[in-house]
Amino acid sequence: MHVSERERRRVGRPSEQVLSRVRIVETALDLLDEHGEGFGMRDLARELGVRPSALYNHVESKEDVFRGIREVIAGRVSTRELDHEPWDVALAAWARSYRDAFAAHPPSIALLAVMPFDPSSDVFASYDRILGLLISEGWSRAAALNILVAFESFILGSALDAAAAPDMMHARDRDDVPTFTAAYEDRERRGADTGVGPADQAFAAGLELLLGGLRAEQREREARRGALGHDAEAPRSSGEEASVR
Amino acid sequence: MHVSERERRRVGRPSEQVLSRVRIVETALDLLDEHGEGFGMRDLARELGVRPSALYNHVESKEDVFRGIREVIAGRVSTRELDHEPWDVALAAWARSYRDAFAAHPPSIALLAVMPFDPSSDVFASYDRILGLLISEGWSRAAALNILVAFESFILGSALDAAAAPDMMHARDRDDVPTFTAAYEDRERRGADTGVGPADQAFAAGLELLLGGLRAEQREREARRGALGHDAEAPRSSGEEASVR
DNA sequence: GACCAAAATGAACAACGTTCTTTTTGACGT
DNA sequence: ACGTCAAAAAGAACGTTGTTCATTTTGGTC
Repeated sequence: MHVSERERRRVGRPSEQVLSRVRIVETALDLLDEHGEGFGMRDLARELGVRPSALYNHVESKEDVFRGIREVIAGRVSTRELDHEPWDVALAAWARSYRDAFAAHPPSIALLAVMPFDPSSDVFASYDRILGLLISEGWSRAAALNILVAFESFILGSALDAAAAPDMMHARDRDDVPTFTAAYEDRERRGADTGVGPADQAFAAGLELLLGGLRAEQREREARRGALGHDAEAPRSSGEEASVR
Repeated sequence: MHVSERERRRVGRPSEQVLSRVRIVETALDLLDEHGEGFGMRDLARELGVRPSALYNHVESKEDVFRGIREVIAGRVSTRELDHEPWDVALAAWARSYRDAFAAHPPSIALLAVMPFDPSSDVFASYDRILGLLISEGWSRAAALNILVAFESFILGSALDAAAAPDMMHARDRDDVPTFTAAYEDRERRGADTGVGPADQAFAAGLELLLGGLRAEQREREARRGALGHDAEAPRSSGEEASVR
């Protein structure tokens, strides 16, 4: 992977271009995956066989590199299923792909998650299709958007969880939380049996709950419509009816 | 708030102690809230009327300060409701309090969310009670733990969302995502009417979905038990039955 | 009262992101 | 073919950051 031109490059513009924005971003992502702890601009430059200052001819700042990385990762989210499968299956597949794409790069997630999207990003296309899916299933536009954001929050939170240390929740040698300790051991046993890690189990469970909640809302909506005798306009739910509060 | 002893302190141990771990942590949290962008050790020292190196007599590192902060914030999560209210109301109240506590300190969340818990933390006590709640409602121990983690992922993800720039999802001047744009405007209108911000709407919607999913699972479990004719042991759900995949 | 740890100052270090200057190259217009 | 200009690299340096180390003073203890 190393750029192994051993002789140092002379000063001045090289005969053939060494750097490019995509090359920088991809190298940064590689670096992020290999050494867990975040990368530095000097490391990045060394890996590219270049001096740090050269990077700034192609990239505005380190944050800009992160933006590039986020775009690359977001591009790896699979959206094929969104058009073909039934709505709940499609939504689940998208969510899983989304989480996996981010969870594959643990150290970055925390930074990536809080960065605003570039308006030209592809993610908006996916958003658009997911909203269309939900709306065609009876949700209002605003409700659909809230559902989308809720899914995304869960997905990013789950990616964070997957990135965190596996024994983050280990209550070592505490005897005052017996239920927790027993549950922890049960889950570990289950993980050992099925080969499914704790973070994956929790994500699957949460995803199932969200989808179950959506199906319940839909059932209730249809029941209400049936009671009224005919198809009503203006579908409502998810934040509009009285909540638990 | 400023420590306004104007004369500089002489070198050497002072007659009465100036610093303490809690004072450092609390000041750091104040600094974090006031000026949004993360704090520096020099700022922290200045605010405390002290030289930076003095901090290290009470604190191991900056990360240690963050650990302290996280503990303080976690301590502000309300757990009163967990014993008295019905299970779903209790869970919802806990979730809301949890999210609000973290969302109140935007710049920190990203860092706090990925840090492992101190095993002596109070949060384990809350976990224990929540698991007890779910188990008494029929879920298995492992399933309950997965549900708990899923809730936490959603909560932290929502806190991140609340911390992010409010117009993070604004698709400026794009005409290729009409559904998204319309939904965005609908939601903004609703926000203007009800005074509920977008992040709050999404959180409420997601929480409702999760709870709806739990209730649906419980109904299904009871239906199954009814069909079998009598009370069965070994409750199952959330990751055990066939999933959507 | 000697001794030692605790708690402050003050000075310094290494690493980081970044900027500015300099040098060389390629592309374009006349 | 030549001159001009921007692009792309090196190289040097700056300011800031977290942290450490030596020094000085104080409080408690046998």
